[in-house]
Amino acid sequence: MPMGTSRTGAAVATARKQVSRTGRVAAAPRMGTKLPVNEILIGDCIAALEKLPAESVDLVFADPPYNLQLEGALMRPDHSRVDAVDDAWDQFASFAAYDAFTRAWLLAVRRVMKKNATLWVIGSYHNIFRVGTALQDLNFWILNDVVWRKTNPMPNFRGKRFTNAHETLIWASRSPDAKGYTFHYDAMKAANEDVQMRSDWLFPICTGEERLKDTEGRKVHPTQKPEALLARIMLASSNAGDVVLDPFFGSGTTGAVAKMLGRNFIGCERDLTYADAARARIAAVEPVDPEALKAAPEKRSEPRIPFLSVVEGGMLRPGEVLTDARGRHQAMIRADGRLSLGPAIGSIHKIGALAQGLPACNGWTFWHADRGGERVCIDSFRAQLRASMSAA
Amino acid sequence: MPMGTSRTGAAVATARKQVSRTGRVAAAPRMGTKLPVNEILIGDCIAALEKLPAESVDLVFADPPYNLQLEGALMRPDHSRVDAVDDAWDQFASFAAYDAFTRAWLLAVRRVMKKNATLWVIGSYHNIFRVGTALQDLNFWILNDVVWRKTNPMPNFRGKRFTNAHETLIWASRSPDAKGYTFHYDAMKAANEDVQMRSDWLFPICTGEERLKDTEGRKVHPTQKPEALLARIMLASSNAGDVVLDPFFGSGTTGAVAKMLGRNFIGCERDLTYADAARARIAAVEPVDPEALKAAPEKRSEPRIPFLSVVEGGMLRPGEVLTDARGRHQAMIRADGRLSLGPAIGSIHKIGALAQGLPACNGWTFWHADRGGERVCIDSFRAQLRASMSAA
DNA sequence: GGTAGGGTTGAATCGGGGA
DNA sequence: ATCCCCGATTCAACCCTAC
Repeated sequence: MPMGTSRTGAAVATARKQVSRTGRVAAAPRMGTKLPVNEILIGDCIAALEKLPAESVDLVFADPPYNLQLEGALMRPDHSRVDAVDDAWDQFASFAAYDAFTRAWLLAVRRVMKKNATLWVIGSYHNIFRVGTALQDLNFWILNDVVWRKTNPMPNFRGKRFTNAHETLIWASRSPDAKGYTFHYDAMKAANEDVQMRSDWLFPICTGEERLKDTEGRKVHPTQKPEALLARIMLASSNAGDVVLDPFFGSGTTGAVAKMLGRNFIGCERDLTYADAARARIAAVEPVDPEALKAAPEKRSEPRIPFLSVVEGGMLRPGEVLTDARGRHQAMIRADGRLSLGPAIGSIHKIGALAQGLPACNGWTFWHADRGGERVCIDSFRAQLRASMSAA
Repeated sequence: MPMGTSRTGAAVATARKQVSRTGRVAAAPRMGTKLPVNEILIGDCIAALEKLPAESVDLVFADPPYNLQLEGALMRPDHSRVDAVDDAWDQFASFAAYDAFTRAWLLAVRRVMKKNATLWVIGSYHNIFRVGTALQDLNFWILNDVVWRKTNPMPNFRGKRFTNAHETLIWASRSPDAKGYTFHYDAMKAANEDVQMRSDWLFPICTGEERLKDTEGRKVHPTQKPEALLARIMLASSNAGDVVLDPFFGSGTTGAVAKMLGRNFIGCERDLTYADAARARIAAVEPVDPEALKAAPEKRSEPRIPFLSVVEGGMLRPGEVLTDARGRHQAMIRADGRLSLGPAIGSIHKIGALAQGLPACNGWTFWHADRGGERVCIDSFRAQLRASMSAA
């Protein structure tokens, strides 16, 4: 056992006979092996998992390398350099190599999952499709894909794509016939203002106090996940006292949240720097009273309504002319959701400012449409749309 | 040509020689073949696409089937039913059949895509991971995954999962080196309250007036997509006059929105009931005013104005001192349109970079001149000059 | 084909100075 | 003391054209 490991709740499980459902040859189950919990196993997760008894963990959270295919350096418009994930652990020679890696760790994980255990994997478009395909091929059963919407994503610096503002999680059970998995439907519903918890979750990225820094103020791990995300996952799909496995432990968010919520964890991590930081972090965690978490309300933000949505929704028609309240200024709605005023084209705000010769303008309150001879402020269309979209 | 097909804007394209970039043997290009637009091609999309000229469409939207059990293409060769979801072999056979089907239509689509065309595919967790993997394996290049968040999703009735409240779209270019694809960054940003459009979009599902019903009030198509979704896609990634292909045309949302937005469409559909409903639907569509669709000047392709022209035009005087926005750096304008900073002489960009100690700098936005006590960005002089030149 | 010009960033945290 | 504003910093990465 590595030095300095905190054992918040020692537990032991006995391995049951492993039944291979895939027809593949699996490592022989280690009957009677003890299950080390609340420890970080140093080394490659596949090797580490082989030493654990089969069918012994209740929940898995995996944040595998994303296999980002980066080429040159990315600069911000001010020519500062974006701190890239250029670590060796994220480099793979090919999609085939990444797929082989993915299948290997998924099989190693499946062996230690209890029959009714479930697995969460997080990824981006670089890797998540390959993970999802591997899961299906290996006879895992996908229960949901869940989208983590970031309140504060990194912008797109080149103006060539949409801002990459989300990551995808896949939630899967061990096999299609494993129907007895844990899902706290009522708790999720209660936490979501008494409507069913949806498959799109809104959280900020991990910054500020929560973000682990080294003595020189640099981030310890490039991709530290927010604790709120892990808390949602554990509250939804595990029980107090359960064993939660994280085969790519990194900075230890899974361990920290597990301790906080009264779960046991097992982490695998190859990098000693990460593992040391994670141990210190987890040691400082104060477990919370589970009662206090029950009604943790979903953070909700007033949805930003693009003017384009009002046009796409048919409330205003491209080609229609907008005026100000007294009909002194005019502009035409373009199909793309911008306005044109003479040769100028821009947002409702920019064109409103231009019309008045002001530096800024709230286009929502400035522009009006003709509805049966009455000038109707376009903000009323936004209000209608908000009301119809409040369900989300 | 199928009866009843509306031809809103007959167009003809000539096939260019197809260069296979994948090393696969492709069907021989059909030189001189005419491109039928604003029509629905009846039959299997793979067969229909083979009759089209190579490299002839600008945008593809595909909503492929993902019901593994019910689609003819996914039956076993002996037409026996694939059942027993817990049978691993059947699972695998079923996925393998779906993958073969996916690769086949993707290759057929790729052949007719222009070099800089892009492709959108929509799906759910049942199929989207397989589609994404196939796209990467076939050397498409994923630009974004986009999440359509539904304001009014179908609730989860069993209470065993999260409400499936989104679908996933993948946006991909034809190959990693196809960098010249269409993306209306400025339009998307202006239409989204002057911040970059994100990868998560919020739309209601298709209901009410928009939803096609048969004479008995039943919905014509089970998965009719909202027009707003297609409008966002076409406005972001195509131009007026472009050809938009939909290989799984269904109820014809792609065609209806294409006609509305001044694009041409090509649809493939096997089911005559769907095709008939789509034709009638599209015939009733009123295109928007072409004025509202006019191409806006893209910043990247505006004519280049030499800084010297601004000096020659008298808007800045040789000898005048420029500063940055906060007055921390200074440089003097030379009569030859270069700046001098101490002993250094160079372009506005080079001297701006030098002043800040950066590798590069946009001198147009960095340097300011004093006009009546106000610091005025020199880019505004360029804008004036551009305006006066375009007027001529 | 190499080089240079000219495009391209939103939300949040944190620290310091002034009201 | 407290608040507010401003500037610096940071976050799973993302270019094209003209000469």
